[in-house]
Amino acid sequence: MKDTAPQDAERAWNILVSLVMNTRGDWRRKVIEATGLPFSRARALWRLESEPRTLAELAYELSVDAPAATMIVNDLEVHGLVTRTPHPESRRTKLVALTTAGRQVLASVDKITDRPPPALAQLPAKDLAELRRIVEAIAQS
Amino acid sequence: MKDTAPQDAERAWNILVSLVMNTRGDWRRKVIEATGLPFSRARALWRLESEPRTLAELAYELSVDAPAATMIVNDLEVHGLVTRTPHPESRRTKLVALTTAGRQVLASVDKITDRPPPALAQLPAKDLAELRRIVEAIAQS
DNA sequence: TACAATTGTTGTATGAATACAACTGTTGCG
DNA sequence: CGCAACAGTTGTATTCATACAACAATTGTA
Repeated sequence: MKDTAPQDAERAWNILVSLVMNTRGDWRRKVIEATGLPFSRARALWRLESEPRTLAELAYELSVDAPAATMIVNDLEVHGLVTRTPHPESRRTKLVALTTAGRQVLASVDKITDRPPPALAQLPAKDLAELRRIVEAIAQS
Repeated sequence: MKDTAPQDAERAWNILVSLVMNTRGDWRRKVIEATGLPFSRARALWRLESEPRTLAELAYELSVDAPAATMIVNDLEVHGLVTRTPHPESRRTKLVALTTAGRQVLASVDKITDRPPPALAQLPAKDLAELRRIVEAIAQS
């Protein structure tokens, strides 16, 4: 049996990206409103959800350069949403970690709801249930 | 049987939006590079794919105000990607339509590929095939 | 020790996205 | 007709996102 999984993954992903990027409309606005932060800051906060990171790691994951990462973390620190703690093994690196307030902000983002595009909402109920199951599996891993 | 389809649709959509918005990384950059346009212009071009629209319709769909829509269409027109044609029924409205060059630009966007996030790529092959089938159905409608 | 590579910071510059006020021309309606 | 509402345009202002140059501090190594 041929392994078509990689092609399926890429094709599905491409469609999803263009679908979301072209209809996202208000979601971004809602995130900005719910967090009181510029979107780039909210996005950075998100990356810290699973575990603390160094500034270099954060910059890489956000596809921004080092100075931008510094400014983003500065803002988040001023708002009390993250802390800079010394790295246990190297004095020139710092670990950025979420505070409790930061986690609360992230929780508020999770509650944002956005109207799905008609093309999605009009799928057969069976497909919708299946889609939900699959994307929830993605989100959990 | 209860109708859980709307909940499934909204839940799946919310997950997809945050997944894409948090990992989109280079996709936006690639679109800008492939089109030679700012992203907002590329997005507007996209909306015209199915059929021409008035400036007011375009503004509404892009969630921007009227002046912004005017500037966007100006740029696209200068690049020869769209035309402003008089509306058949009203002299104060104009229809914005894709040119052949505009369609070519859109075609180049379709060819952009983006690495799917690991959590998606690592789904069972069966789920990936199913996911692909469902999102392709969304894209076609 | 001396030097190069890294980690992060400061400062600056630029283009993009977004919003608002004010205006022209058009349309529909009393 | 006279007037309000609509479609689009022009001009301006502000914030956000992003990039680059230059620098200090730290680390590893020849």
